[in-house]
Amino acid sequence: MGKLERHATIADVAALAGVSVGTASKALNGRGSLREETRMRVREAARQLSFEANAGARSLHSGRTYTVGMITTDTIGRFSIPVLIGAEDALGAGEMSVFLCDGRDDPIREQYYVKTLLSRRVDGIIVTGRRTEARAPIAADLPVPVVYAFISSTDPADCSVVPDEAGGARKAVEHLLAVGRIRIAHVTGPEHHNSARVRAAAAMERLAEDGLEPAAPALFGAWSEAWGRQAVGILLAGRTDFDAVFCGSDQIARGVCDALRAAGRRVPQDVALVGFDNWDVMVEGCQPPLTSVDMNLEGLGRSAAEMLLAAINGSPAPGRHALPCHLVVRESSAVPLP
Amino acid sequence: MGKLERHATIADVAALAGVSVGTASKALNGRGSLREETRMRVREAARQLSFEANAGARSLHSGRTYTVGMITTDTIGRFSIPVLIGAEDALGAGEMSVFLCDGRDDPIREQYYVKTLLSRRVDGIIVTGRRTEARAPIAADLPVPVVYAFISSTDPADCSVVPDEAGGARKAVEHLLAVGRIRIAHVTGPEHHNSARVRAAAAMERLAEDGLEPAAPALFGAWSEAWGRQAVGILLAGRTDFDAVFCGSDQIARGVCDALRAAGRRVPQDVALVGFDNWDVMVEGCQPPLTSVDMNLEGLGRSAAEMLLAAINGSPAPGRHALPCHLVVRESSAVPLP
DNA sequence: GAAAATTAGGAAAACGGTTGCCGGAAAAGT
DNA sequence: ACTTTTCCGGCAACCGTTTTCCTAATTTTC
Repeated sequence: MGKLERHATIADVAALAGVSVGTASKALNGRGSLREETRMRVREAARQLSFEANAGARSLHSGRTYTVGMITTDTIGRFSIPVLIGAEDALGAGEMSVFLCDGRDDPIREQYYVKTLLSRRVDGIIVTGRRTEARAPIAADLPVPVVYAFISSTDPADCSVVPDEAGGARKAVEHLLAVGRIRIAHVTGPEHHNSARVRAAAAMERLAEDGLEPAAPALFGAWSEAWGRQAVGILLAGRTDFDAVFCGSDQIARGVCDALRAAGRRVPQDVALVGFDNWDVMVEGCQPPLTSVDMNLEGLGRSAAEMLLAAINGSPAPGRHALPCHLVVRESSAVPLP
Repeated sequence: MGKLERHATIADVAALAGVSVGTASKALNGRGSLREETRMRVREAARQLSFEANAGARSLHSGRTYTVGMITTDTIGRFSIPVLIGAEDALGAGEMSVFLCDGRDDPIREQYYVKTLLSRRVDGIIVTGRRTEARAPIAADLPVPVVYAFISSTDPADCSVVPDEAGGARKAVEHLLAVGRIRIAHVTGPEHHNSARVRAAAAMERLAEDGLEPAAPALFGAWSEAWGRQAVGILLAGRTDFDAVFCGSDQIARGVCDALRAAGRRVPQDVALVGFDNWDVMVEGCQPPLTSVDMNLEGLGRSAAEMLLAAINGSPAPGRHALPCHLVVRESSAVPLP
């Protein structure tokens, strides 16, 4: 595979086509008034030299780079990926490119990236992370718009796009109630984790609205299968009477499912199960396939990107925007045949 | 949160410091000969205006953008992420930024991205994907170096960095032999998938070197837990005598594990199990935790980035570079206590 | 105290493109 | 035949930085 020595410049194209630089530019951009023949000649020359206008030089004039920066505050994780994909999707359609920066939980690194992005004159910045907590703004008084996706900013004037986790938890509980379960337990992640608290609170609230109590106090633990298995041990040991478990994550749900089966309880006949995240490998690997709440992370990324584009074009949408979650029903909560 | 109207230019800085733009540039870059007092004055002005030099304008001069493009051919997936992280890591240390482009298996989209990257004058391009197959080069005669990571190019003159999957498979088999297993079965993904074939062939070859036959012909199926479970059904139905299963992926291994337990076979006492990928959620969620082959994808990304940097600096390393895999031993293959 | 050697900082030319303005030639009108 | 209009396409300024001269002011040297 050969390697071209250098990039062709518009001057090369102009020379080959026998016109001035200005004329070549007009020909390629459809500006000015040129004979069709001239336009073609220039275009042909450009093709021949595989000329691509230097975006940097071009943006010098236009002030726009058609580039946005994306900073993941925690590391690129399972949650930031779909957000990233959604954003990439929405931006790609608008011919914008994405600069990816992994902050790795390090504020210094993060500030460094903000500087880098600014020096590259990105048109805007999307901030995301691996948890839904509110965080301090990445910087004050930036000359470009910023949108927070999945995570949110503590400054209410900033634009944040987040999943409506409470709504998702309510939907999960409603579904369990709809299939006739009334002794519902809740097993979730660490209590210091915002998502765990929000989901648990919403679930309890929804139960209360129907005058119900949970089958047991919410069990806070870790976001892991192992914890799900342990939690079942706790429930069984406490001789809790329960006919459904709503779990704070699919991993926990899966652990719960395995432990229940090992203990001789059938899912969904004896115990209906609902997870959270709708993570494909977990919901499909589970036996039976797991009903789960989907946060629509790609949609989140897409919305965030769209809001960023709007802000870039002068129509910012400040505030916290919660996008609905939806429930994906599978066998783990299907009503057993009578 | 206020919003600065526009970016400060070096002219603004120069004016505020009462010097010419040339002088300001020198002061900020430590060039030329200036009085220390002047330097400080300029630096202070820059700080005050939070000036960040326009990278586009700067690269106009230097010819370097300190930016590389990363094209994922298949979609950003479970395998491209670690590669991406590794690359980001190696490049970030060299103060380079990464342009991320998701080709989504669409050649048109891919070509469009190549053009975009070239117009942005990236210093180099990393191509990656979600499978290890060799693919046609993204383009001929590019003016910048290209490195393929995880996937490889069909052109042997291109630089590709790939995991030594065959070596990994051999290590898996060697380990099983070392813990005294001799009736080893292999369950893996679809036969049309390069990784499945390579791993299977290497495993068989390693067995043959010890004069052994596999417990059953390699079972090709899907990369899923469901297939793993089915495969156990096949093995048991065929009354195959086996004391170990080497699986082509962790998901398959997990399905195998669950099905074995359901059938009353103990892991590892009756059947030792080894997976492939060393995917945290799978190996840890498995009961017992799964021994697995790690392809060191982050290391792969890092190496690819390093080779790209070397190529950018004039020392290309053409050819296919296979990086070793290593085995992570856990309980699923531990020797049972006597 | 004059010549030479430094030193500090300014002016201007790149870098690669875009665009407003203007002039020359051809076409149209009188 | 001469003016007016229209159509093409060139010229040059500008975008923000860097860098190469170059000059003026200072310091050193004899």
